[in-house]
Amino acid sequence: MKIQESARGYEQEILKVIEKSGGRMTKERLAILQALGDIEGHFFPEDLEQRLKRQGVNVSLTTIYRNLPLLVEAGIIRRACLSEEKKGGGTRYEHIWGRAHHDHLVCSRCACKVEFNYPAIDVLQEAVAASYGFKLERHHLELIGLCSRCQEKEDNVG
Amino acid sequence: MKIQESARGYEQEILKVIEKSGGRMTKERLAILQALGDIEGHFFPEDLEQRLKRQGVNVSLTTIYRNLPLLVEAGIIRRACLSEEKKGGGTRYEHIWGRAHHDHLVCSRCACKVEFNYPAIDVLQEAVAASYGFKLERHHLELIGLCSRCQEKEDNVG
DNA sequence: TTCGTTGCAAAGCTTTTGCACGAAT
DNA sequence: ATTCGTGCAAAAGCTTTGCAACGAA
Repeated sequence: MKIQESARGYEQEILKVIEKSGGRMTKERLAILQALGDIEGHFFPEDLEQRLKRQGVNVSLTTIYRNLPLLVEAGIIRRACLSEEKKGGGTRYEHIWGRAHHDHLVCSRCACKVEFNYPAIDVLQEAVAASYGFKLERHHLELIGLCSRCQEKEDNVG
Repeated sequence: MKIQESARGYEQEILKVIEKSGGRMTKERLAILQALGDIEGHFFPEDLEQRLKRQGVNVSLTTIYRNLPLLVEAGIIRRACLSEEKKGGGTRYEHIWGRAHHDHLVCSRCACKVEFNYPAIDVLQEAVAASYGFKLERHHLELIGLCSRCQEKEDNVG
C-alpha cells in the first residue's frame, strides 16, 4: 500500500518500523494513523475504535490492539501510565508525535491534569542516567498532589 | 482487634487510615501487613497471597485486592507503574514504607532496574508543583534507556 | 447488636489468541 | 504465490461484586 498526499510525518515514521520487521502497510493502519492525527491528548484503545467508526471506517478493536505496540515503537504514541487510573478503564495511551515533550501534574482528589515542561529537570535526568551508564531514551514523570482548587475545598471543610 | 508486641510502625499507620473511615482492624489485615514487612521490592497482589500461604495464613486474593487501596492511602505501598509492564502480569505494587525514597532506571532492552535517589530532582519537582499551585504529595519518575551492558551488545552487533 | 470484613463464586473488563479469509508484496 | 494482517469469536487474565456468614467494636 502506497502512502501519498495524505502522508503525514508519522506515516513515514511507522512505515520505517513496519518495513524493518518485514511488515506491510494496510488501509487499517493508515486509518489508525489518520484518526490519531485528530487526537490531541490521551485515549484508550476503545476511543480509537469509536473515532474510526465515526469517520466511517471500521477497524476492529483486535486490530487496534495488535497495532499499538507498533505505534509505540515508532514513537507516535506512548503509554500514559497514570498512577491512580485503572478503575473502569484500561491502559491509557497518549499521542506524542510532533508534540513538545511534556510531563503531567495530576490532582489526587479531582484527577485534573496539567501539562508542564521544565527543561532543568530533563537535564538532571540526563545526568542521573549517565552516572549509571544508561543511555536515556525517554522518561515518565508524574507529579501527584492537590490542585489549588481542591486545596481550597479542603481548607473550607477542615 | 488490638495491636500489640508485633506492632510495627506501619500497623499504626494503617490503623489511622482505618479508623478515620470507621473501619476495623482484622487478623487478615494484620497478616497482610506482616507479610508486607518481608517484601523488599515490588510485588503483585498474587505474590502477597502466596507469601501468606507459605506463612500458613490463608487470606483470599479478594481480601488482598480489597485492602490494597487502604495500604496505598496509608503510604505503605504504592503502585509501581512501570512503563512497559503489563504483559503477563497485572498491576505491580511496591513496598515503600520506611524505605528511602527512590526512583527507577529501567533498561528498555533487558528490563533490568536500578534504583536511584537524586535530591536535586525532587527539589525541582517541588518548584514545578508550586508554580502551578499544587501541593505535591508524591511523584512517579521512571527513566527509560539502554543500560551499559546492552549498549555494549548493541555496539558489537551494529 | 450493629455494621464492616471475609470467602467463595460469578461477573466484568481489558487484552490476547486461534483460525479462516483477504490483501500486500 | 507467499506471507502478513484482519475480523470474529473464544479464551485468558486481572479485578470487582453479590451474598451469606463471621467477627470486631
